[in-house]
Amino acid sequence: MSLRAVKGMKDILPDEISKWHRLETAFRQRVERYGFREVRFPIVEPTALFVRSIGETTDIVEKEMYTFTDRGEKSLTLRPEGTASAVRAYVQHSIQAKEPVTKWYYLGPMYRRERPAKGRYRQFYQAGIEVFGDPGPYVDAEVIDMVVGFISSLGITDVEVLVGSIGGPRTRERYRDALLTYLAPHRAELCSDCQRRMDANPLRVLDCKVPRCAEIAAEAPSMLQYLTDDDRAHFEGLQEALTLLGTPYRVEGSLVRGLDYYTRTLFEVLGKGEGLGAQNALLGGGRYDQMVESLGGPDTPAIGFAMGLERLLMAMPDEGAGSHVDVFIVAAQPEVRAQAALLGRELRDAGLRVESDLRGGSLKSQLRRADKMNARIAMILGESEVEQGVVQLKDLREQTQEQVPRPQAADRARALLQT
RNA sequence: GUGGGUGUAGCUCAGUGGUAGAGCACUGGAUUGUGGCUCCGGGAGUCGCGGGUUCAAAUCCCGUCACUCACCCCA
Repeated sequence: MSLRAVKGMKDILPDEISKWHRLETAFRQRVERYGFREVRFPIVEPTALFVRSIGETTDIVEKEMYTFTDRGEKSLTLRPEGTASAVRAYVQHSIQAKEPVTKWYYLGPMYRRERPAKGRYRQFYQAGIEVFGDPGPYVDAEVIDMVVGFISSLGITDVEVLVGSIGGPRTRERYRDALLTYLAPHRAELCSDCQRRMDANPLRVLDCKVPRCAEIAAEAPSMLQYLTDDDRAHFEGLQEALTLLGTPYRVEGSLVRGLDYYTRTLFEVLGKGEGLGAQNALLGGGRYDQMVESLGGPDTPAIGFAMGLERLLMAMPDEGAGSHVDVFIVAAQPEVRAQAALLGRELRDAGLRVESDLRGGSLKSQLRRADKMNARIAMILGESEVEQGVVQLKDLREQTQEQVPRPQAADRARALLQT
């Protein structure tokens, strides 16, 4: 097979799709209860949108974007995440002039050219929300509480919720200086990546897994000690609200996200169950109070998160395979196949999900097919049934069979399906 | 970008120098127009690809491609 789906991208076949539907509808229902409304953005955006919002020195922008030139003119990029598009749309349509607080949700594929692994794909699906116009911290807590409740409603119970704060620009500047002052004497002991990080984005040193770097990072001053009074009040307000809501969480002082646009609140939910592989971050999010303005809009606070749907799917318990067929129609003789098609249309018009095998075949093979499809009911139609205007209605689960006048077949089937 | 693992039937895999296999799936049958269980039968594979060694290669050697897992980073 020489033509395959490209590396890191995969087909989702009908057998898997019901789990996706279950996840997606659960998400929609949950966030709509909180007043969120769906938005859809283009999959392709101007490259500059991501460079300016996500940050020039991030891994995403430096090496993971699918960027191409549109017929020799504009540089376009397949979206690597959703927040940048949301902000662009918010600004472009002057939403701030229409309502003081905006709550949006979205769902769709994202693209990053990384090396694939379990739970990490080049085309992957995210569901996310954004709130514009509310500075928090109570909305921050509500959003975190909402998503934690959502995840648990999926049957995913073994999770850890991390929250942190990186403060606003002033906090970050102060902390950056303090961190560099602390790291400078250790520079030579750090791994080469971290030495590079010191210049590009010192906060990332805190996240390094190289043992010696981790030791040094553990002794580093905590971001939380450098929060300005306002930033500290915000973070404390968040924690009070979370405690009141009963949302379990752990404060993680060194939470660092791979996107530069965050301010103040940061959070992350880690899955701890089996089957997730090494990619156990189910969702990540935070506040980005500067981004709307920096993309040309008015000064507008905002917060959001995005969840990886494949990872949620991996962490979700499996449910028994349902059936996609209510009634399977069996033609007892080849001569009645047209009649079988007609009966099928009658039942479908009545709202039933109906399958049949119009190729014919033996009665036995057609019934076998009905069973394989996990149909609850088989309706058998032969020459004598057609003459008498009836069908044999067989309940495949209860192993019972009755003769029903054809005009009542749909109602009778529906009644059986309720049991 | 770095490292490991694996490529044999649609799927999961066994087969380490001598005729290509199993289970599941698919399909036909076990006397009249009745599924599941059981039994019998059937179709199905350039053994990833290219080269080399050998009388003989799925098996040994070299190369290559693909998939996969981990690191990095993230969702």
